[in-house]
Amino acid sequence: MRNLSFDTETELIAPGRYAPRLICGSFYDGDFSPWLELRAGTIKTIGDALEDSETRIIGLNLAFDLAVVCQAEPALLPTVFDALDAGRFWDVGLFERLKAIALNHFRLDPQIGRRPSFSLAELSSKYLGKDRSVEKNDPNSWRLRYAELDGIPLEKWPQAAKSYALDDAKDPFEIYEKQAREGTPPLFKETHSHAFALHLMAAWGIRTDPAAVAALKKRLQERVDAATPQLIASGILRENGSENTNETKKRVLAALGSAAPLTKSGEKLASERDLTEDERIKYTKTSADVLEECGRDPALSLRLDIAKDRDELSNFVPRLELGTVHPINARFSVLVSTGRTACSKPNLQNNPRRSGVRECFVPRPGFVFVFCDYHVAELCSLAQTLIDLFGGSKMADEINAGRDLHVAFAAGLAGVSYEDALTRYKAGDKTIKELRQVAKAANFGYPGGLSAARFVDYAASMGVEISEAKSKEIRSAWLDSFPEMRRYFDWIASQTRTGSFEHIHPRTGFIRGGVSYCDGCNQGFQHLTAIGAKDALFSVARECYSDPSSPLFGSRPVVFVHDEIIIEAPETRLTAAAARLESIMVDQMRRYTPDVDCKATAAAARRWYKDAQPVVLDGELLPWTCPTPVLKPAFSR
DNA sequence: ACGCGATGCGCC
DNA sequence: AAAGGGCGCATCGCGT
Repeated sequence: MRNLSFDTETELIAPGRYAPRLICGSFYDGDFSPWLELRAGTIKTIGDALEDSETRIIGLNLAFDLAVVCQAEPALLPTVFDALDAGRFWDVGLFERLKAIALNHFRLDPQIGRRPSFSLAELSSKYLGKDRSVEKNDPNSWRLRYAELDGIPLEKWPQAAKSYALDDAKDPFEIYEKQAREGTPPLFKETHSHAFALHLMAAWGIRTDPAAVAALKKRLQERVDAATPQLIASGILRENGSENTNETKKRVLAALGSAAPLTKSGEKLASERDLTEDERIKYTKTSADVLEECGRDPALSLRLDIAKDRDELSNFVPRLELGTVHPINARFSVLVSTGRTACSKPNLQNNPRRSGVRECFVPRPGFVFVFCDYHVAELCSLAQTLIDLFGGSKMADEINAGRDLHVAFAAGLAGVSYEDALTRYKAGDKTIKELRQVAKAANFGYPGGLSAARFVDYAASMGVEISEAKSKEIRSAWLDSFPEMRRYFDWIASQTRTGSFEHIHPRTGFIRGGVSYCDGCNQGFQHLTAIGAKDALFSVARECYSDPSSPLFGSRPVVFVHDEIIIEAPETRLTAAAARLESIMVDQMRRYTPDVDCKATAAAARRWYKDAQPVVLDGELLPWTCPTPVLKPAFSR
């Protein structure tokens, strides 16, 4: 195997330009010296390397560089996907990420004394003892100035510009040589594919509708403005609009007295000693559920009323406004401790479910959004994990029988058959509907290690009021309906006797270090879904970008939310694209959950509607329309 | 002016 | 014995 390390220098990343213009490439293959190529040479060299099945390509954040060369020469896209599929990349940052998770250094790396950034400077320091932070902080460094050299022959480049670029190829090569001695971690190959797919998605970006954003802003602002004078008068808000939390806490204390809940650190302190009067105020909780109990204080009620409006106005509206000018290029982080992704700047994975913010996101003209998510994805992940651990699972049996898991457990609680419960649920039976909500809370809460006591609050957050005694009964009934869960909890508990442990997933072999009881329980719940969904995203991206024979060719993934993929599909091939999206998602997930019959359903809409449902007429999938429209479609035929 | 811990909340 | 978790981000209040 030949090893070739490569890096690109580009124009700067700017809003709406996440795969910027290629200026040059730097290469190193371990022989003699690293070398530079301008645009055409870089495309040629990397193109040859991609096609040579005996070459391994090395780098740091390769997804970025690969996207840059594909932007410069789109014909390279199929070969990049092929090479990813063949596992011919070694990204030293991805290796380090997997290693950090396995060693429990993901949040705090003792060697560097902080959370690792996985940057080249950090890895060069760790592996090679080099200090590249000087270059990074030097305002005259060429690091961010390569655009100035576009089109200039290499002979005329300043030496400093050349050396910086050359180091960017040489360092990863030398880091690779050290990492390679440690072997390849589980899911290493897949993580490269996931990173590229996520990067393409981020680079394509997602737009927002200026009119919708303006309307939302106005609506939220009016609601906040209407409440502000009264809140200022009460002292909860200051003249400048900021909140005086001390006043809020005092009022909560006045309303609830000694029953006023404490914050987490307050609880801890109170268990050690009595709190002073000031501390009792300082550690009083002011979360939404507490304020709800303070109904007789009108100022607190008012603050609660506008809490979401205030939050959306300050947190979400500015993000939305970015997308009205350029597509939003969010940053997707390919891998966190559970195997899931994360997203930032902005985080597209935490848009409020209530209507308002989501509907501001719109497809490009000529495209329609297609949403496809898995049914009870995490329970499928858990069920497969249970089968892998114990050889069988009642939970898997229920899923494979095609049953609605929430109705199934609700039937158990009601003491009726599944069929009866389902019939009554579909007929709108109030009792079964409520019990299904309890069951849903149980199915999503207990697998993470939730106690009967905390379940009371958890259920309340899902709109179900139950007593602690009832909660104990429910937990016991839940464990009886999925008896393998007792073994599952025992399996985790047995490994936490002496503190935290190294969790190895029985199916993927993925290693996560420093795991204690609850996160250990949770790992089986989240891990397979995360990996399976990312594999699906890769396959979807591959067909969208590089397979003219696919119904997805020409569509583009725009958002990935753990168990959901959203794409923009050309209006003219909506039905076929949606069907293909569904089938890829199921097929790829089943590679990880072969014994559990997971399902996925696609729907289409002209905005990002949480509630979008599939609408089929004469075999054609149509965009779902909101029954109570607040906004017009941004684009229509 | 800035850093930072605590808190709270958005999502799955 | 008991124990949901994983994230990103804004704000507040305090400290340097």
